[in-house]
Amino acid sequence: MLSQDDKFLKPYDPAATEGRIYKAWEDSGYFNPDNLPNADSREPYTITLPPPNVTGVLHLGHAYEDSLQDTVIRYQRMRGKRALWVPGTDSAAIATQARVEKNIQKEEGKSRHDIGREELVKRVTQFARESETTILNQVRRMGASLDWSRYAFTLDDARNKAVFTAFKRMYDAGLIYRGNRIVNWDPKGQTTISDDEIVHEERTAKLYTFKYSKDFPIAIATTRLETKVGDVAVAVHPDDARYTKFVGKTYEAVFCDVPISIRIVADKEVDPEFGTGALGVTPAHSMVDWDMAERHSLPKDKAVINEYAKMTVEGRLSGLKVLEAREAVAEWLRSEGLMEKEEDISQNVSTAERTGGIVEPLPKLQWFVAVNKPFVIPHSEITGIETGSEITLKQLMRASVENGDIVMPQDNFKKIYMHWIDNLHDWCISRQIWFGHRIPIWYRESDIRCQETAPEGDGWSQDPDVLDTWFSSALWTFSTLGWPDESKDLERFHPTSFMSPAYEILPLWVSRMILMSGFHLGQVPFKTVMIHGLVRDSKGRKFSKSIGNGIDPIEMIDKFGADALRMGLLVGTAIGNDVKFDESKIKGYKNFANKLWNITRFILENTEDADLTAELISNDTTIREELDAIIADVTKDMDEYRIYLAAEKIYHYIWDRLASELLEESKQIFASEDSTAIASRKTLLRSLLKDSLKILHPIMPFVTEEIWQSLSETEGLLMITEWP
RNA sequence: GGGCGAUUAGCUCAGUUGGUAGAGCGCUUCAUUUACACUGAAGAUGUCGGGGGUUCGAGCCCUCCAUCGCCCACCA
Repeated sequence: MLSQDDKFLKPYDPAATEGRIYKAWEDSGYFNPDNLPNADSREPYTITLPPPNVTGVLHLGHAYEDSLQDTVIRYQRMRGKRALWVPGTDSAAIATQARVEKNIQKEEGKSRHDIGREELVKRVTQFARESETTILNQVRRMGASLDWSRYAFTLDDARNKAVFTAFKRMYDAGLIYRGNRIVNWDPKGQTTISDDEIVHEERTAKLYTFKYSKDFPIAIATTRLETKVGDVAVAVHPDDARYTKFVGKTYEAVFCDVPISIRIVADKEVDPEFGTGALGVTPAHSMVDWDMAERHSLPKDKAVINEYAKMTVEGRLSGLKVLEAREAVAEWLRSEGLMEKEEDISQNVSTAERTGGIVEPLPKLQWFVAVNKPFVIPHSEITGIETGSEITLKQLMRASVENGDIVMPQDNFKKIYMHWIDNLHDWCISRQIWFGHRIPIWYRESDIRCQETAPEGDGWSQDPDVLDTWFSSALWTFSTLGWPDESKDLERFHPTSFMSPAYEILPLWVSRMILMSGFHLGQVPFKTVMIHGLVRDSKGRKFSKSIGNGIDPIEMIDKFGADALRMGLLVGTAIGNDVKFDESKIKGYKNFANKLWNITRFILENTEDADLTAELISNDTTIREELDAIIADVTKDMDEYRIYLAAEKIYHYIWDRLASELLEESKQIFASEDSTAIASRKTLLRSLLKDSLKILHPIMPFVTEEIWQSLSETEGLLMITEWP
């Protein structure tokens, strides 16, 4: 019966197929675009994999992201492109170090200070390497056609060189500076954290209304009484008639044992409706107050709280924790008769995402990237920005998208991006942790040098901080292609073609890649960015360890096959929206893989002896043209990254049209005596099958490749076969 | 407070530039070894959140309202 393969007598078995097929692809060398037939005449098409964090194992969100990108890169490869998909992993400094520190604390009861910098970095690196292996195997199981020969890790030698070079060039251009600024300090983790790592929690708090002293003319309202010993001014709105007569005056007082000197200033940021319409200005412990102090040339160095969230002032508050101090101040105000009102309000408290500690704004010496400082761009290929013109990083980021060099087909994300750019402040890039790229700055007394290794001579010490992990991630599209060397890869594959990150990291990562690529290369990092949504559980919750609702993609692959998982994640979800994960949907596409398997069986059984050059009769020609129309439609969807629509169309064609109608109809024809019709139908079915396999391959690569290999008339891998 | 979305079948969601409402799952009835039971056939289910507007024509465009969600933001 079946001359070629008895395997079609049994249901399709992904487990017996996928490993073997992946190996065949890998062995072929075609994941590396330089090995593709006629590589040099192909137009490059590049995707950089958003590098997963080496903090553990992959989740379904990664599986979704991998499916999306692999589908695109396979499609482009079949379209004859020099298709490169660059793999890599991210050290995720804070997250990884926190993870390992937690383990050490749990297993050995030691803190990082107990084991020391060198040992901790060693252990974190070891953890990262193990986690990396797990992750890469998971990515392989998904069928991802990544060019493993170009694999990159954010902390490997080549990337270290890129990070140093990037830092140095920006430092020399005056765009990286050290400044004493209010940062988000996490007293629990003993590190600064970026705005993006803050979680706001709604809590009720007491709003106290009081006066500094009996003869102070204005009452002010605050929730943070303990910081008031650090006040240097009271700000009121310039148009507030109640207070204009006081503006410009200075009052002395002793507040809770601490001598203070308060100037009354007028500032339009003050909301006259809130509280008493007067705001106590505490420059050292509030970002807005810091800015205000700058505007009015007020002293900014009056710190009253330290890194451990304890009071540093003399007197009754000395050494108290902030919450204790708050109560002590309230007590004092009541006893002095200065408290006018105490009321409950709801307020958002900033907490650190990683540690849960309450964020304390503190002035600290940190490294920053200046986004509003003009510089002369040495080279630019970006529309609207001339080489040698003076611009700011913010303008560069805006122009890259506004002028169309980067296409963001989703208008809503474009709006979010623009809005974010408009509100952008200087980017704090230093972190007080140990795992990561150490800041390449050396100090000796008042001397500062920016270099990778210690300068000549004694007495140099390196800045203890490491860089924000997004600093190295921001270089990713070009650091993975050999930059800062002028490599062939860089010239050929950059700007990359397509990027598809989750909307969560639009500001964190996407915008910063645009910044870095613009500054260092005068290019955009990618031409099209398609933001995707999150995979959630069936109740719409995010997957998280604390809920325990995580699903390992490998478990799904074992159960239903990688093809089914890919298809199930992609079909019917408009890119950008969240996906509610539904196991029964995945199961449905396992059945689909088997359906295709049985279609093949039927066709092989009936066309074994066929002369595949037989002329099509007119009815069959019509059927053939019908598929051509669908292919054209699918091609358009794929070109415009509407994979979810393409997938659905292919599914329906194969199941409802090819299997349910055409195969049934063919049974009648094969049972007839009409040899012309039979010959024509045999040729038709083989041709429909082959093209169906081709258009399904980017989405369901394993089963289609396996069937392709069983067809006598096909040669080579379906993976590099030309798209119909 | 600022910004961005969502609301379509019982559930989860598609619906591209405005042109007779779609899929999967579930449900009902039938078929019983057929290429495939990981199956086939047939079927039911909708005031497209609500009001108003533009249009020959609106799920889609405009406007108001309701409900839900997300992101950003230390009204102290």
